[in-house]
Amino acid sequence: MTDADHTGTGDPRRTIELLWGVRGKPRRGPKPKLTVDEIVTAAIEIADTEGIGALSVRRGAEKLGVSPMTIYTYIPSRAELLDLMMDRVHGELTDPPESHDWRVTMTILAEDAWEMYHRHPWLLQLTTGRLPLGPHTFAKHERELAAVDAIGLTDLEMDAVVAMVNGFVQGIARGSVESASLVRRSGLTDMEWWTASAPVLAEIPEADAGLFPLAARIGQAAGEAHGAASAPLHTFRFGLARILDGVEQLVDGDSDGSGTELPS
Amino acid sequence: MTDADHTGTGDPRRTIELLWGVRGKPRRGPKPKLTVDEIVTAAIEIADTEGIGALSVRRGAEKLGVSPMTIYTYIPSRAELLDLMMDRVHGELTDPPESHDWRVTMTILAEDAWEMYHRHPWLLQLTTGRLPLGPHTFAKHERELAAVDAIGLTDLEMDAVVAMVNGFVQGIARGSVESASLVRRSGLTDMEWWTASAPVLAEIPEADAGLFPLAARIGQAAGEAHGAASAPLHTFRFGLARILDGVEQLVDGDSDGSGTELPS
DNA sequence: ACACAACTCTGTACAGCGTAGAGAGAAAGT
DNA sequence: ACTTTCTCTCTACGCTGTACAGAGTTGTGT
Repeated sequence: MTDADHTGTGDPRRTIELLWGVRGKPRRGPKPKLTVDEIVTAAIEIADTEGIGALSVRRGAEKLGVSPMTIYTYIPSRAELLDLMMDRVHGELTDPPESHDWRVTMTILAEDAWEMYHRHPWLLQLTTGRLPLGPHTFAKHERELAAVDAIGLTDLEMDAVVAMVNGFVQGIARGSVESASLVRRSGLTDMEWWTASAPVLAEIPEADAGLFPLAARIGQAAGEAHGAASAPLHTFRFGLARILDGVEQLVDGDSDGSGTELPS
Repeated sequence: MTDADHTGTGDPRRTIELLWGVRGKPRRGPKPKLTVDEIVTAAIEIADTEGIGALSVRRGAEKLGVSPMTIYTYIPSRAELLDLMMDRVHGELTDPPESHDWRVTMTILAEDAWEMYHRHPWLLQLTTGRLPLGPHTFAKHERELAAVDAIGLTDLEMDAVVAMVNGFVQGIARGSVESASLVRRSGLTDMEWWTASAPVLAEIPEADAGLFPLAARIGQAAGEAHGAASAPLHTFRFGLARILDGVEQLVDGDSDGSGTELPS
């Protein structure tokens, strides 16, 4: 069910109560064996070590020593569990140290997020049509806005800058994380896979060299410099620096704040 | 199987032959009813209209009037089919008009990709650990490199700039596309969903206002300005302009080419 | 003390998935 | 005509999320 891997569906009230740990239930029947927190913890462990694909309701229940359907006593559906997992790991993020330089603060926040995405590779594989309205997801957003508060941007610009940086970090991190997890799954590094594929490609007349001269040249240069077909960490740091340069220009008023005019 | 939604696994030779349309097979038995191209076309149609989650081997076979296992005569596994679909839709992209201004060219390329991602929302839900080595995927990369060729960047900088822009476009587009498809699936717009959630959130003491003052203020401002909780197209265009500003600075030598120094 | 309501937990069942394996039938090579 | 090679199909396995019904446990109201 690649399609419904995540929520936005489901009763908002129930989801929010779960996210904020509000019970609000009269307590009559037998003592529960588990807590929602235990379930979320177990689920995160499975997803971290075996991949999100291995995280089934049955697998989680097995790990907790209960029958599969027991899980549904605590959580309405798998989608809500993914929401809870997501908000939980965002709790690993902390406030950055005070700094008068907003570039430093933003860089730290971006690096922290980068690392979180790599600790929990499944995060960026979830379908995040709507972010879960949990405390830690909120806190992340608040911190990011605080980093660009009062540096000379309008409210709308603050919003756009934060969204832009997040989009960038997530975009690059997703590639990085998926490439790494593919290496783990397939047992082939990027380089090995490429050297297995290149000769096959060379046999195909249509794919002959000369058709993609730049890709060939730059691919070779990058491969030699980084020892790999791609160097996501380098792209991340390089790109973030360029982006912050662009934002700085906006702050300093050296930019007209618009974009490139497209001929129509 | 969220985990193996895409390839990199599988015999490289076979995959590449499929991508480039090379048969290389002696032809003895009965005439095939189908072609690989027909299968890919049908699969794309299903994914476009019903979502990638609805694209099962059984569903594709049904649409083509054959039994499910017939598909496997043409294609080794579902993962390879996804590769073929991916390369195929990249064929919708074309060379940008000649321009002496690399910013214009890059903007056009980015907008084209943005639109492709929205025409085929499933594209960014695939796990792209390794891009398929097909003709159209290659062509896209070559075009992007050509846009930044000979403007004063080193080979490594060209590589990083292209990767950075792609990461950004994909990151923002993914959010945009998933939000849109969630609206379709849940029948609730972002606004409706938010106005359903906000009162619930307000009932929770821990989530009380004042805890996230900036998120509240900026969220309100953005909501009023865009008529929605998020405005991905605006973020995309705004962000791209900032990024190109940053790249321009690098080209002009106004940047030292490094990033922000983190205190250690 | 007892009945009842509310709750947790579990077993069974259903419709769906990707695809392995065996076998029927068709076309081409000899 | 015989054999080889290929296409296509059927059946089956183990997996998925979860609906539903029922058994057992606890707290409340009388």
